[in-house]
This record gives sequence, C-alpha cells and structure tokens, in this order.
Amino acid sequence: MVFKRKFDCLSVGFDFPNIPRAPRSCRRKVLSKKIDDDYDTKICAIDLLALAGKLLQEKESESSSASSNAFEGNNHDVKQEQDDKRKPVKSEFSDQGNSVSRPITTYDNSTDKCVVNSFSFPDNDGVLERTPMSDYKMIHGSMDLGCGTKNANCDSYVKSGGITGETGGVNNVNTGFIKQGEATDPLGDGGLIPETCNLEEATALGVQFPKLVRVGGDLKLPSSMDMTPNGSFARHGNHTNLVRKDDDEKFFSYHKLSNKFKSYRSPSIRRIRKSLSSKYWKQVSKDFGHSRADVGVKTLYRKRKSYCGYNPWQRDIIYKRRRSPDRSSVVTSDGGLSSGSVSKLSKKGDTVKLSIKSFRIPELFIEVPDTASVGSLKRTVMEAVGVLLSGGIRVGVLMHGKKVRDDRKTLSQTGISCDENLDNLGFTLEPGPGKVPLPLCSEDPAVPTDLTNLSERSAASPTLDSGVPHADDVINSGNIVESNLDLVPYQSDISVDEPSSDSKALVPLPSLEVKALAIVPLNQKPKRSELAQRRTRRPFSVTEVEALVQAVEELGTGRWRDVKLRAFENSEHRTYVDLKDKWKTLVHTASISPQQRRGEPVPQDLLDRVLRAYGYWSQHQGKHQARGASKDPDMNRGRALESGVSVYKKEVRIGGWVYRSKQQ
DNA sequence: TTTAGGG
DNA sequence: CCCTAAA
Repeated sequence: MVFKRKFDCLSVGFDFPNIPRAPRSCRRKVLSKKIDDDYDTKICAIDLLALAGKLLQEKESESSSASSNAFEGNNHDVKQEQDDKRKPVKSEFSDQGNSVSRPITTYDNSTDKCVVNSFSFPDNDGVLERTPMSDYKMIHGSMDLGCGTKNANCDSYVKSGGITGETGGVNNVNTGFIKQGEATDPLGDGGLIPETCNLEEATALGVQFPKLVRVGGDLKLPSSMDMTPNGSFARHGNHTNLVRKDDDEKFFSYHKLSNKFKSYRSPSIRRIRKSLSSKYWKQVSKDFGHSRADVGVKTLYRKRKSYCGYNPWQRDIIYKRRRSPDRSSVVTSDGGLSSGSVSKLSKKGDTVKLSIKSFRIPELFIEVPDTASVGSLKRTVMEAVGVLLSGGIRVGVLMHGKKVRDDRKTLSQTGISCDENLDNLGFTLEPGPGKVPLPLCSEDPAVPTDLTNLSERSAASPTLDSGVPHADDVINSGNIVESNLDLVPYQSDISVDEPSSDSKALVPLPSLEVKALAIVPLNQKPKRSELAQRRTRRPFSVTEVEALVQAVEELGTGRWRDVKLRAFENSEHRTYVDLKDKWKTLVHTASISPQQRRGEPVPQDLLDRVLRAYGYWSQHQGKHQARGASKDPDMNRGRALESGVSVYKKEVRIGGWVYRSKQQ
C-alpha cells in the first residue's frame, strides 16, 4: 500500500510533495524551508489549518447566555460556510452524531487509490444541546487540519481532505479524535483500540482540544493535556512506515519514531529508549538501512542514525521554550471532565475559553491493492493518520487569516478575545520540528515500496531519505522557535524538571510522543517481521553450485567477496554472504547421506569437489592470499589445479566423521 | 564492508 | 536466509 499525501493546498510551507522529487541533497533544503511563514506566504503542509476556533470572552459578571447565544449563532454560520467551502470534498457529509466515519472517500477503481478526505469523529452535538447555557462556557470552535484550508474566512480555501474531529465543547465530554473500534481500530484486531469511546480512551487516542482558560492574563497548560494517541494508535504510529507518494508518483517515506526522539527528547523519553534493547535498535537500523552493499546503504544508515540520535541542541531549545515566562493553560477534555478544571481555573479578569471542535488534515491518498483486506486498509489509514499527527506539530494562531506570530501578545492585544474576531480566529497545525515523520519500518509487508529498488530486501522496506529532517531543519526549527514560541513540548504525565511547565502552546504534543514511545517496546516482535521481510528464497541451481565450487576451489573459503565477484558478479541477488552460506550448506550436504539431502539434488561429483576443496582449504587457510603470492585468483587456481587431486586431503573430517574422497 | 559463525 | 560480532 502506498500512502499518498496530496497537498492540493495553496500553502506549501511543508513541502511534503517536493521532497520526494529532489535528490536527497536537495530535499534537505526543501525540508528546511521555513515553515513559519506567514499564512499568506503559504504555510504549509501538514499544516493543519484550523478552520475556526471560537473564542468566547466571558466575564464572570456577564450573563453567559447572551454570549453563548451569540456564539452559537455565529458558530452555525461559520460552520455552514465551512461546509460550503468543503463541498468538493465533503459536501454530502454533515455532522452526524456518532457515525464512526463519514469519509468523503472517492475510490478510483482504475488505480486502486483511495482518497480519504475526511474522517468523522464523535459528535457531541447532542451533549451540547442538552447542556444548560449556564454551563456552556466553552465556545465551540473547529480546527481544520487541512493544509488546504486556510481559514473559514479565506476565499482561497482549497479543497482539502483530512481527518475531521468533532469535539464536544460544553461538558468537555471527550471528543476523541478517533473513535470506536470499527473506524479506529487500525489493525482491525479489535484489541488495540477500545470499542467504546469513553472520555479517557478518546482522549488518549485523539487530539483533545483543550479549552483555553485565561487566568489573570496568564495561560497555563494543564498537565492533563493529552494529545497522545495511545494504544494501537501509538503503536502503529510509532513504527509506522509510510511511504508517501506524491503526485508525480515518487515515493518517500517518513518515520515517526525518529522524529519523536528527536523532537521531544526528555528524560522520560530517554528512559524509554534506554529500556529498549540495543538489539532492537540495531535491528531497526539495519533493516531500515539495509539494502545491497552497493546501494549506499551506508548513507542511509548513517542518516537514519543521526535522526534517531539525540539532539541536544534541539532539546535545549525545547527547554528554553518551556521556561518562557508566558504561561498558558490548556484544559483537556478528559481533564475537564474529571476536574471541571475549566471553570475552576477561571478567575478574575476576562477569561477566554476555547474549544476546538474539529480538525481537518490534508488528504490522505492511500493506495492499496483491491485484494487488500479491510483490516489492511484500516491499518493503512491509521498509519497515515498516525504519522500525520505524530510527525511533530506546531500550533499557529490565525487572526483574519493572518498568522499571529508574536506569542508575547496577549489575546486582548491581538484582538482575539474580541467577540467580533471570534469568527476570524483560526488555528493551524503545522509541521513541528520533526516535520516529516520518518518511517522506521514497514508496517505492512504489502506496501509496495520498492520504487527505489534498493534491493530485494529493501523492496519491503521503506526508503529512507528525504523524509528525514536534517541539521538544516533543526536549525530552522530553532529559528522558528525564536520567532514563534508556539510549540512547546509539554510533559503531562511525565513532567520532569518542571512539573508545571510554562508553556504557550495550546496543544502539547510531547505527551503524545512520550506515550507513543512507551509503546514501542511492545511492538518489537511484530514489527520486526513486518518491517524486514525475508528475502524470497532462491535455491541455488546446479549451475550456480558448480560456479561456486569452481570459484572456491580457486579462491579458497575465506574470500567470499572475491568469489562473488568472480562467479556471481552479475547475480545481484547473490551476496557474498549468500555464497558463503551456500558453501556452508554444500559442505554439510556433502557430508550427509544422499537420503538426507533435500531440494534439488546436487550432482555427487560436485559434492565430491566440495569436500575436496573444503579439505584442501582447511589445510591451506589463507596461505595463498596471506602471502600475497597470488593476488591473481588465477594463480591460486593454477596452484590448486597443478597440485591436482593430491592437493586435496584424502580425508575430510566433518562433525566427527571422516569423509574419504572416492577419487582418492 | 567483509568475514566467520551461530541461528 | 538472517543476524552479528569482529576485524
């Protein structure tokens, strides 16, 4: 399956689509593009644009009903407007209660491509309706994650598909980003994702959009904020290997995990990682970078390593941001439910409450064979979503379609808290420092990714390259940090140095990273099998065996690379390790009775030669090459041949048995 | 990257 | 065939 992310939006900051096309060296540059450009200058890509965030300025002394009513009215209008604009993509869908999914999906039979334009999430309209106005302190808003969505007020709204999450506002009854098993169970195993969408689960799985509470002008981020997809979501997301294909049919993959480590390194993460066996990591890296020895494996490998590596520099930035004097608080839905923190946190002065009702994300193009199972499709979609969400996201605030870059300004200064501007407020989810999730492994063996054709083996593995953020990107991120302090890793359940981290971020992503990571270990086994598909078995033909024996007779048993070059140079699929292994099995085969042998029978004469060569070279271990007397293979051959039969041992001892050559 | 071996 | 420690 191939994930194809289409960015048909006007904004291109993220440049997802560009990456795959350019040579790696160039792609890096592309990736490093600033992503914090003004909205006008095209923001990005994964850029999930908040379609409409509703803010409600509420004064304790004021009657809430008045504002609420006003708000509701506006909300509907806005919503209608949004819907209209989405028409091309999502016209026939309306927010229907709890429908698991109402994707505007088009299916192109000819190409087997699926375009998922939207997902539906739990809809809490009902709840809202039942909510007394007095309790209706949350303003419902909607956030569009679609890169094509600029803003509800933006005329240039471009069709964009995505995942739309409807969050309930009033009681904050959770609004899971992902809901119910059927639609959200990525593996279709039903075991990873809760069947029900209770608050906690939804919160864990979905993007919880918090209510923003302004406290005395300060905003705080509650630790309960949880954007973490957990359970299956995280699991699949973590090692999800996605191969994206842009419109030009070029692919590239990205890996989430590495991003996580890179972007949100924290003691907790370190701890988690530490818990991972070194073997695991090695395995991963190897599988990931593996390919033929002649295909720049090294490059890939190194790249990958560097990405996964801890980047102290970036971490510093993170900490710096955390210490930002500005304080903001975000109350998550679940948190709100359990503690009703929203209202409690409110206090003197104006309080701005915000509820982001929905998200939209860029269209996800998924390509799956028509023979793919539904479960596979689910998984694929899930992976795409997971990658999208966990790739590292930053939040941006838009007012009248323009990005508000000065994080130091107060809401009132920015005008956000003005009723008139409520409809002009928007949020964007932009690529975080990591930008592009980097695939670590192939989630689905069925994913046809050998476009790069690195090797047989790599065919089942993702092609790592452009999706990886580079130093450039990091630097870039740093710049962004300087100018936009809108991304702050926030540790909810794992706060380390600063339990009550200060943050300006509306949406703390770190927790997501952390939780996701925590699940990694659990996937080790299953992952491995999926990510590194075993090469197809290709039995040696008699001809090959003969060639091998011939080469070994001439070169000995310790020069597999030479053997490879001499006799199998044109057999791409035969590595020197393969040859060595084959020789090993040949020796074994020759040493057992014919009845015990399996597979295509090897002529006895060949086996005899094997034993002779084996014996001979056992006696002359590397003598020839060691003395450098015969750099030229032919010389060795000559010697061996010259010696004739006599050069071979008459007796070959293998496994305690003595084999006598019939020809002796 | 190769080699050498165990799995 | 795979995985790796060593070199």
